[in-house]
Amino acid sequence: MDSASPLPRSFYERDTVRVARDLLGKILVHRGSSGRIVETEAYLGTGDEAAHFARGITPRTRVIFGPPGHAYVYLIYGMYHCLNLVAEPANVAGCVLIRAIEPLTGLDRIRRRRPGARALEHLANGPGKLTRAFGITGRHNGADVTRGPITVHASEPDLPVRVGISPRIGISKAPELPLRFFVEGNRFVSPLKSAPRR
DNA sequence: AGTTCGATCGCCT
DNA sequence: GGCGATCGAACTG
Repeated sequence: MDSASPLPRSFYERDTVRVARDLLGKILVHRGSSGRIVETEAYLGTGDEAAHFARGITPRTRVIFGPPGHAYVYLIYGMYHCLNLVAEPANVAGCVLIRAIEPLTGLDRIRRRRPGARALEHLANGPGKLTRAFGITGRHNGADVTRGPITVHASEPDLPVRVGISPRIGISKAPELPLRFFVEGNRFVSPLKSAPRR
């Protein structure tokens, strides 16, 4: 699978959890910047009360029921956008929230979109931060990430990653399920709510 | 038509 | 650790 072309739709047309795990280490590209996905969360079509689409199809969740490999972008707290990638075949719900990215190229542009943020680790280590860092907004809802302008690519070489698993972050309306996946030991992963004690 | 509240972040103490 | 920002989707009546 060559890194020049985006991941094919078949990559996304699979079980949501597998897509979430396999997205770790992949490269997201948009507007002259790129970065490595280091943290994701899976939102499932069945038995997942925390998912936006738990109550079925609405104007907002329409894209999640559509074909895989598209972006689901929503506004949260009136000020941040969150980027998800739609998984599963058409008419089956399931999506993956991109929670953190390790910036790789186009750092000057990323820094310009993130005024105030200093350390490299803080530019895209959260779902709201990374959309801002990469210039992703509600206009991109429904965009086909196998075509662009947002694309996702295999890394070259495609290094194996140690996958960490934890409950999802910030879930209040359902028991937290172990559906958060991250690159073990990577310093660009989002900060935990309560800092780990030693 | 009015209300509630969230898959967040950064600034304040 | 606490809280305010800021808005639209979804739910209530």
